[in-house]
Amino acid sequence: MAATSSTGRRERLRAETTAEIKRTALELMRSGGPDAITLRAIAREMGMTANAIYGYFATRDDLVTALIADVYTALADAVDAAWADSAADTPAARIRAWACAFRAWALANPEGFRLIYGDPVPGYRAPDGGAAPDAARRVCVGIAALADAAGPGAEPAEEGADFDWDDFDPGLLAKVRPAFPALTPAGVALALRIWGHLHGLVALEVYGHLGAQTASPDKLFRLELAQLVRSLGLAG
Amino acid sequence: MAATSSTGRRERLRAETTAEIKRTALELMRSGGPDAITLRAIAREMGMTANAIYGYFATRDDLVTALIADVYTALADAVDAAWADSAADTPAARIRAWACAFRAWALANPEGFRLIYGDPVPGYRAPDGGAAPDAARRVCVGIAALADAAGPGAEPAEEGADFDWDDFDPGLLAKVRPAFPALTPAGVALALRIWGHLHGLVALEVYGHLGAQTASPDKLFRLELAQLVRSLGLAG
DNA sequence: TGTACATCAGTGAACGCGCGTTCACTGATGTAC
DNA sequence: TGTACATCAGTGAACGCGCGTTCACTGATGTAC
Repeated sequence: MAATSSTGRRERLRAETTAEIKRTALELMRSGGPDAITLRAIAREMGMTANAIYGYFATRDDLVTALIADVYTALADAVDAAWADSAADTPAARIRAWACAFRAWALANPEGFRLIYGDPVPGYRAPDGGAAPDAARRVCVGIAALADAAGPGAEPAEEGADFDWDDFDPGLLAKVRPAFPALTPAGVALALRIWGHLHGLVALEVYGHLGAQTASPDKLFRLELAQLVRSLGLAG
Repeated sequence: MAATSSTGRRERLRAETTAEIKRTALELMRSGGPDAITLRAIAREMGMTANAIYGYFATRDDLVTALIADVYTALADAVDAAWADSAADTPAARIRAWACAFRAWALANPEGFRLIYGDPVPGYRAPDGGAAPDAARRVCVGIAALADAAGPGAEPAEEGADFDWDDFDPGLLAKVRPAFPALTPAGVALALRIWGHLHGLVALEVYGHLGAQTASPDKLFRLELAQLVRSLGLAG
């Protein structure tokens, strides 16, 4: 038992340092923008030498990739939790809960939001297939749950709204269709539209464009949300 | 006349070189991301030495500021033109025309869109008051025109939708109220909401997040637009 | 028309900087007998 | 319990690079008489 506990200790220290590197990187990004994520700056902040980080990440790009995956996971966890917590509510209330959690997470973690939805970190080259495709997809799947909850009444019989499965990425559908068998192509389209709709106000706010125009971005968001659930044909 | 024509020639060459520097900077950003805007890279591309650029811009930040102002102006010109061209149409058609022009400009100039709505260029420090506040505001004023055209029927009597003038930036109101005397605080809020709504789908598309999920972002956008004008209480 | 001067766009070498990454190493921690 | 060895986190100096910016300059273009 002594052996396992001592190697366990080493592993724990290792995991803690790994986490501290990532935490420091995000803090640097928060205060200095995406280009503040440099191995030397992280090391400086942690009181190490820059190359000590090579014991934890093979390369700077590997660190950034890990960061992106972590951030996606944190966002997905936050919104999934809000969705689960509101399981007993009406669809309209659940959609509002999800959207508010999305916005709250983004405002609390603006550097994370920028990292995953904004410009790539300078000099960063994502691995083939994107930085964290599965984690990224989790958010999309979560939004599909909103469209599924809104129900088929929310999908308008609009001219030009003739979606079919070919309109969507097979990787997305592979995750979404088993989870929501009732969802139609129009439902998936609705999910993406809701995503874009909410993304806009949040992105403008995170990037400071909304705050330059209004002192009440939260009132604006809640009102837009009320309009959104109404346009989905859902009551209060 | 010889004198004016020769100094005119010099001025023309100067203006041309200035324009070429900016054009080259945007091309570099298009192919290499925001961090590709470096004086040395621009000079290399133009076959000059890096310090030759100091004859045109006192500093790299001055160049970036000029770039941002130019890009805002180009965007505002594009959407204003679409608005003016549709003057004879119904409000719904005009709003669709404006939104499509916004999206078309963003897709045609993704590097410009990123420059003004995304992360700041690495190392760039904007002058006090922002890079180009007036040019940035022009887009907001344009959106106020949409809300004005939609009319008071589009402003919902929602609970919690009690906006007044204090909710908005005085600088914005100073531009908007004289131009649209009939606009109420709820109308300004509507303008910002429309902005956020459209911004979301366009930003996701410009940053490649939408394209990873669907092959038909334009169909999605047109459908969302149809829903938007419907939710404003406007017919076809 | 010709000549002396002013303008000014652009050169080329140099500066100091921070970066990612490599290398040979040290010293503490844990393991085996 | 004590000793010899293995592991491994972290050091410190160095590399080559591209960057913004400065400096003293050159050479062509335009101006004045």
